[in-house]
Amino acid sequence: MKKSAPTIRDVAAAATVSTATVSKYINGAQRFSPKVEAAIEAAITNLGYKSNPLAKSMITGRTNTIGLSVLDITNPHFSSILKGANRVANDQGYSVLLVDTEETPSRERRTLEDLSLRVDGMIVFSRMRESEMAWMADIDKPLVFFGSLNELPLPTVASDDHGGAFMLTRHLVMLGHKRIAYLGFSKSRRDEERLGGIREAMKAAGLELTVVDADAPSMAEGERLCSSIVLGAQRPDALICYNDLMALGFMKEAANLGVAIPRDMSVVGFDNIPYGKYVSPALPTVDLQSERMGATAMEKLLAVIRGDTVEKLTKIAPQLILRASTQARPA
Amino acid sequence: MKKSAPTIRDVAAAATVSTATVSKYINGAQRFSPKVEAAIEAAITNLGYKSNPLAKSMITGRTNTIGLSVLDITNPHFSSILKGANRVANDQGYSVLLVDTEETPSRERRTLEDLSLRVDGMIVFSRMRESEMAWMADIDKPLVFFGSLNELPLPTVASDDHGGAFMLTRHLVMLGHKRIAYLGFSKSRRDEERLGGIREAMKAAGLELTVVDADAPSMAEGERLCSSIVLGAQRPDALICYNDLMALGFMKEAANLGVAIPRDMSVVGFDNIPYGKYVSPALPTVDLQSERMGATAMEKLLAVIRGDTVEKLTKIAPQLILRASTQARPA
DNA sequence: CTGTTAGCGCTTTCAA
DNA sequence: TTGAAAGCGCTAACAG
Repeated sequence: MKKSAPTIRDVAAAATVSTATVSKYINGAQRFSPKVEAAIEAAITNLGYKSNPLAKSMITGRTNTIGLSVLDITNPHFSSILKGANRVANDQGYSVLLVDTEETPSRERRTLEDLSLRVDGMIVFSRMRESEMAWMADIDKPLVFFGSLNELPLPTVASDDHGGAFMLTRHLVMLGHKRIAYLGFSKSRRDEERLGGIREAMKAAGLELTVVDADAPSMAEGERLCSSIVLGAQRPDALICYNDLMALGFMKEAANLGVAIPRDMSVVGFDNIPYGKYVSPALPTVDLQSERMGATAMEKLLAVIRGDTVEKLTKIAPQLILRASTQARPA
Repeated sequence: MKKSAPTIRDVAAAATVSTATVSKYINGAQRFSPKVEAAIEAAITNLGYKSNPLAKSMITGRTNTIGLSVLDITNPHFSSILKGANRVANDQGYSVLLVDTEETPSRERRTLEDLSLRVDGMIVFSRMRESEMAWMADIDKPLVFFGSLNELPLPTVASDDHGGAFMLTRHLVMLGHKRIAYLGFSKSRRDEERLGGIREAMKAAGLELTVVDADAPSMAEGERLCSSIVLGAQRPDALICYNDLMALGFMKEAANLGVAIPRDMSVVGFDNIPYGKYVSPALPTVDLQSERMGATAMEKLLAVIRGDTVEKLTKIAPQLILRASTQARPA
């Protein structure tokens, strides 16, 4: 029979010291005489002792784990956020416990409340409206939220969606586009920010905006809505998509329908997912700096955990990426 | 000042029962008289009591957490695996603790050994050679490995890479291709399986294979190696890429270089990532069923944890996806 | 420098 | 059907 894992008591006995001494030594909280340290070290290796993190966590209340909640981990925007957050976490000795909420938004609250008991802090990306999120501020753990908040006193990391949308639209206007349409996704909290930026630029140019609303922020959805947009009575000469995924789906179907991009129509998106650069024509986009956002959010959260004071809102400037899917129109 | 979270003792006191009773009631381990149950229920809601999962874990030794280690979470193949694994885990009351090893393969052992102390089991995708993995079998937690193993007595979930590669190559041969090349990635343990399948089909057709080796399984790498392949002395008439990412990068650069796909050359890949369907021409591929693999691995692991006996190797049949990036050659 | 002594919040015999 | 009591493995005062 295999004996159960050695405990700190076994080590203490083998080294003929107290458990307190072993504990302090292991945690580097204190130095001891060379003789004692050597004895402890020997006992540890002989026994193959490993400190039980659960017992430690119960006492210290710290788990060295951070919860990260995203909407859909297969969306490259979120994979990148996770990548960035995970890297920073690992560098500082933390692990990431992932939550993918997309499929069950109804259980989001329960899921996050439960999660909060198992982690030292959490980073949340949610589709909930701010008015329904009050409970988040009551969670007894540090929390960083992705996106802007008006009321809730939570630290946030947000991209400037309004600004990004404005410059993207302005660029299209300057290229001479007149009939610009927005393929949006109103279920998202960022949709209205982008719409605001677009409208502002359109208004400044004295143009009317056509808006189409999608049911999902996916390639399949962009593909599905394509025909109604390009084969409608007044085809737009430029389309701004809520994100790159929708734009990619749209472009594929447009090609099937015989609509050439950018000759017949310009198409642009948001996020700067890696694949936008590898389709033909390459997709212009607003780089929201996904990975950086993830890293920044994690840095901010760890700072809060450390007890540092942090600014409430960290805004990350987006960058316009110009590529071949846009083309100037005759004035 | 905010009082600290209520414990089971507070509940017991409020309901004037013992902590043992509360514990059993909460865990549904036993029924009690209606009066007692009502009192406990009331105390719990009044106090807003939440069971501390850490304390529970320390005693029971179960954390309801599964560790999942992948090579690069931004690779859609792994995102999908995670998606599938996470769904199954959540359905059965487990959470997923993610490890992304790509950047520090050197610390993989330490990372996983540490991880093993915090989870009930783990699922591992690794680039290590089997001969260097003996320690994995010694980890004192259930573990499911992705890929085939010869020696180690670990349960595994694997795709039939050899078979997939064989049928893919056979298809190209039947289309009349003569000069077939493989853009491989020898650092991967699956590379040789794929190479084996390709060689077998080539041999059966009496053809010679050209092999080029990449440094990374990425779009950028496919892009980088493109010119040396298409502008070399003997341009292949078909290219099999280690994965879809490399194929996508290659196709983009081929277009830049004036090489038309599939007219001048057919290109195929592995994985069936979603983006392959949305480039032009669409990328034929071997669908390795990433999401299904993740789900299957998690099911298998949870079965092991439950104590069920499971078969050592679960093989998942790949499916050939034909699309526009291949074209028949004149015989 | 080192050890003693209390627990952390919970589960789990075992007894009533 | 209920409770008393003994810890799980570790840390954290406090003493010496």
